[in-house]
Amino acid sequence: MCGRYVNSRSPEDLGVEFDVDQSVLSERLAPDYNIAPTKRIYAVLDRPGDTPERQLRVVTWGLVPSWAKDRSGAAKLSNARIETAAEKPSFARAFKSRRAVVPADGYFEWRRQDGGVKQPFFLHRPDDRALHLAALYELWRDSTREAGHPDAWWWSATILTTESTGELRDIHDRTPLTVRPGALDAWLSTAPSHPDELRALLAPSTEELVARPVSTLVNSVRNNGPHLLEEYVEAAPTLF
DNA sequence: CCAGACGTTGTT
DNA sequence: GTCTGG
DNA sequence: CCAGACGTTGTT
DNA sequence: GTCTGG
Repeated sequence: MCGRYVNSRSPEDLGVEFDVDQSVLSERLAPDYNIAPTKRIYAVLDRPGDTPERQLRVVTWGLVPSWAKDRSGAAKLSNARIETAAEKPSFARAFKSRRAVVPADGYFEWRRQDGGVKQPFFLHRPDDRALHLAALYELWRDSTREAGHPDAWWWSATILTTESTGELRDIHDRTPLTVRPGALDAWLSTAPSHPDELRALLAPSTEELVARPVSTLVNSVRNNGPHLLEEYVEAAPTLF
């Protein structure tokens, strides 16, 4: 699945990479090597209109459906299964017309070893180019804010997952989906299409990734920095 | 009809 | 065990 | 995803 | 908002 990831890229670099028309940034996010659900993240999306506009935005990780009474359940909706997203009440409307891409350097998975020890891995492209994670976004009206207030609307997103493929299945059986090269416009389109056609635009990220073991320092969200990506090999047992 | 839920993951 | 916070 | 809290009272 | 259960 995808419960912790990395983005070190600047909004300027992301604007170029995704050819956005406008960056609508409530804040500038620093490079983050330990992004967890409920944190602020960058998302690329198309806003509907006469001429749809591609935007880079800051949203919160954990989708809040428009009909939610409050946003307390958001942390649970950090992932959505592609197998069911089109039908689930929480995701159906977003899947129809509010698709997005979340840029990532890579993400972390934990493999449970025999004996209960959990070994974290960093999964990334061999060439370290950005992952274009397939996502959905939603807008929730915060009724405690007056209309026109900058925070009157809460923007949130969820990352789509599917079954892992290839050797990386050994680490984890679920993996985030990425938008296939050349499929960005179709994926971000606000026009509804058949779920099967949309699914064909995506690929399991495990198809293009490699993994390296890292330190359990990443387990705590209080830790951050590029050192979390360094390969960590357990010290060889000392013989007496 | 109204009331109430609406999610994923991992683990057992 | 289960929920919340990051 | 993992880590950390999980409670009330009264006093500072 | 939309579906399920009663």
